[in-house]
Amino acid sequence: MRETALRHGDRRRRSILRAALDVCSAEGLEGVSIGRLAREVGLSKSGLAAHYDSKQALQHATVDAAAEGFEAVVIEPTRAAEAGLERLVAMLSAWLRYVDEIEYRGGCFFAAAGHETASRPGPLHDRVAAYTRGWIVALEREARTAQRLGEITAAVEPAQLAFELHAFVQEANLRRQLLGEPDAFQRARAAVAASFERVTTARPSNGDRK
Amino acid sequence: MRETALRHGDRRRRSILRAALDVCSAEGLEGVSIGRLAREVGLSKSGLAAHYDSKQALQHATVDAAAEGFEAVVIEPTRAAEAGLERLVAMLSAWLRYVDEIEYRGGCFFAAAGHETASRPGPLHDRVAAYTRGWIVALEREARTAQRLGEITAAVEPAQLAFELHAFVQEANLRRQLLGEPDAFQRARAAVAASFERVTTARPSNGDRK
DNA sequence: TCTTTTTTAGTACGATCGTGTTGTTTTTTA
DNA sequence: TAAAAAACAACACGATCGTACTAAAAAAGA
Repeated sequence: MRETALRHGDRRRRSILRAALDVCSAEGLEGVSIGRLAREVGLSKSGLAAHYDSKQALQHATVDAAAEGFEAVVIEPTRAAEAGLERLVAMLSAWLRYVDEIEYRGGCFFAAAGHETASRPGPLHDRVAAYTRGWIVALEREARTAQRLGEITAAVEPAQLAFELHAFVQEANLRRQLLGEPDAFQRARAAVAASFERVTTARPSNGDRK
Repeated sequence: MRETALRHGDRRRRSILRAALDVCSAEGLEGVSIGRLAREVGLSKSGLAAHYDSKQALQHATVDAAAEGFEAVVIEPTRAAEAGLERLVAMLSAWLRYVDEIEYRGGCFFAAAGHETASRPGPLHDRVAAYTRGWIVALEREARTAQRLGEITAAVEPAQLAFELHAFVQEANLRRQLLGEPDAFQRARAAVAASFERVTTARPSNGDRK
């Protein structure tokens, strides 16, 4: 296995996952059927199936691919921001922009996959839940750091703040996808901004930090 | 058609819809297959299918049944409350209790159905969206009334308040169902209470109203 | 009770599902 | 360029899907 120069199969698998992500976000993880995807990428059913051990393996790969995209576009860039409030703000900003503009046609992948696997126990559920929890924990951790740095009021509970922030983004996604509200993300941004407004300490300790 | 004394078929249809609601909230509207439901209620496939013109008709009936349940348990009782803030608080309270305790095994029906049909245009999507929007509009309307009565600060936008309140309940449902967090609804209740705390006018104008 | 209507089972159809097996074509390696 | 390996198509399989048709069983009305 070379680490460079992706060969034929690698490029093929990449295109399969790209199609799978798109279809999946719109029609759910169960909607990603072998024949459906084969038609999408221009392959025969058996030709596509040969790339994965089973359908579940394909679904797992799809979830992982979604997580990689999220990691690359949302998580990684925000590492540049200063730990604490600044990074937390950056995380919300990047996340909102990602779901708002960049994500797949079915909206937030993990929102769709999360609700679908919510009451369906199994390894797929566990994987989706783990990624979701991971992001929530990251939000909580950053809020806690901000609190330790004195950027956030001691009164607020980090987990509670993360709950509310996460809720706003999820709600925006639902409104946009289900109800077609064009200003859904504007509302979410307003709600997030108001939350930050409330929990940040009054003293502008960041003013001189540049 | 009698209005009283439900006959054989009526009772049967009722039991079908009860099973459909349960299965649907857990496995989605598409998971409600004819054969699946037939097995659930102890009928043959064709025997069950005879009760509905098509699968779509059954799905529509299922959505309507869910809406009727919501109407009966959440909406109707809160009509007793005084219009305005009191009723808005009652609506949130009843809603949270309903989704928390009473609803089907897959959690909030409309959350599941909403995400499933979100990016799948069609009459089913329209129906689910209409009910969801109806509930949101009801929240907004009540917030507006409360504002007109001076119970809520003039600064807040009713639609924005409804956005945030709706988000909290949805988030609680997701956390409970996907992540298995036992205190999810406790968090939602705290978030809702904090919202009310902020937007209500300082003067205790309701204190003497008893 | 007899007749009519409603409800249900049985069965068949074409379509699609996931998954194998077999053999051919294409790419990569030597 | 020849050999080895990977990628792919064609096909068959049992299962399940929604739907339609036919006939028997059950309920309702007279």
